[in-house]
Amino acid sequence: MAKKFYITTTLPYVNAEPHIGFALEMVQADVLARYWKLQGADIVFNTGTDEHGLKIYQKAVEAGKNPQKYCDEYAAKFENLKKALNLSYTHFIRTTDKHHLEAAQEFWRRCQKNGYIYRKHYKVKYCIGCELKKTESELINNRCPLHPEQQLEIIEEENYFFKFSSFQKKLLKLYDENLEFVVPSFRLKEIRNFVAKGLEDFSISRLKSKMPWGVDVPDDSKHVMYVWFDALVNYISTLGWPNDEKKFKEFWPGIQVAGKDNLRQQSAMWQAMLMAAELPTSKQIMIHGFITSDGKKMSKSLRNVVDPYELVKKYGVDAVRYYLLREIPPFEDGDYSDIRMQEVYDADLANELGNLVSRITNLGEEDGIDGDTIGKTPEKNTKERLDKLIESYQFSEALNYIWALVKQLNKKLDEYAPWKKTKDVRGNFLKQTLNDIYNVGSFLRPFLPETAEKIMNAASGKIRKVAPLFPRI
RNA sequence: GCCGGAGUAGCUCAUUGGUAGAGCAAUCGUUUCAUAAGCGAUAGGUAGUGGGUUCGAUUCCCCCCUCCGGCACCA
Repeated sequence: MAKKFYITTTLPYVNAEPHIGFALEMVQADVLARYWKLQGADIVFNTGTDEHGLKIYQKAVEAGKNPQKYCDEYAAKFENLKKALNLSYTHFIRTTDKHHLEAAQEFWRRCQKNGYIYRKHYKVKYCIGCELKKTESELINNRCPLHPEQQLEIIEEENYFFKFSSFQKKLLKLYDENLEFVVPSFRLKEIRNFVAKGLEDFSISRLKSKMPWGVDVPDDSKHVMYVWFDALVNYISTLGWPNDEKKFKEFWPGIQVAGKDNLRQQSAMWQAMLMAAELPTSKQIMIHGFITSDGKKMSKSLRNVVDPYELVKKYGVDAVRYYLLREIPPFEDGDYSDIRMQEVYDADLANELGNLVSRITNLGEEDGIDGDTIGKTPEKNTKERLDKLIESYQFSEALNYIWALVKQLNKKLDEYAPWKKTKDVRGNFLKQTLNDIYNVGSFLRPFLPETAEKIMNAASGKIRKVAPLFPRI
């Protein structure tokens, strides 16, 4: 039976357009999914949209739309990324999907049955000016920063709570027994410190009378689930849990890719929830950083938000994937700038790689070489090295390594100078080089699928000079 | 305040004790198979500041400065 491999991104909240940061997460996950698929594994690659909660409800109301309709529109925008970024995901779940709603409710019931959900009256701070509850982190000097002249009102509300505090020891054990549970290691340290400081139970429901846009709490028509609780369940509901026991067992646990802002939810809260429901914890959480724009945080007011669709339109899908994978470090913040994009496009893609393929296929065509007579076997050590880098999420390093091969080939061409030699002498050299190019293509498959395909085709069959892989922009 | 991380060539980063390296950008040279691409060479850093350990520190220790992240119900 083929190996099973499950990977999922987080689900973006649909209160804004897709931005380049989410594109990064998708592309990183896509490399892994494509890689494992090429290794012969059965893949589930999940993504989707998180659609409940107050903010979405408010936005929909503001726009005068039915929340579901509002979500439908946004979900479509995220689904379009599949084509734009050439993503290979197999599942796109929306937290408003019927089977997800049912799964979230079943998940709740199990936690409840096991004694990890309880009702509690608690006090919340309420700003009359905003007509909203305020969290501690939103307050300045215990006042609402928008209405500092007003006293905050304390109101009592009854909510359901999740016994997060019960899982401190188990979580610490999970981290300590699997030092790669969260990568990179400094993120594991971060979450470990957080958990070690002590955990407070968190509320997992909202009064429907105040915020109706959520999953109904089982057997209590007055409450809906708080959006986190329902959203996290998507990682298993997408696999058909709880109905499709077989598929769930085959694919779960899986790898989760998430941004650094999601560390706590993914690596602590969700894991505790799984424990509460007596389900296996995740296999591994990979945490990536953020992308800045020209060195600054992206924001609407600075008007420096990078739109992945526009980038793809201008540079092409593989150029954008290349930038995200090579120029943005996999685990830390990285920067996007048009200047750098142009540099990378010209130097790495057009000049070094694209031009290399042009020169060699041109020579191959001159000599009428049959690409199917070349070896096409990758060098074993190179392949193993690359596999290792990909499996440890070091995408930038992996591309570095592939580009070292590209540079080597350009150099070899110059040194041998086949254009100065006659056809009968240079045949073997050209075949060897075509073989090397073919392998560069095959190495690139998880990263730049379209380009990889073009290169492999170019080095197969009767060799023809190819059109520029990355034309001048 | 507490906990973590970082400060090395214009830019992005390597170098965990032995006279500082790479890629990109810059300058010069050279080739012509190729997308005016390729290849070669040059220049460019007293490694945040100040101490200490050591024969010797970017690398270990201490102080300080600057920046970033985390310190729960924002998804």
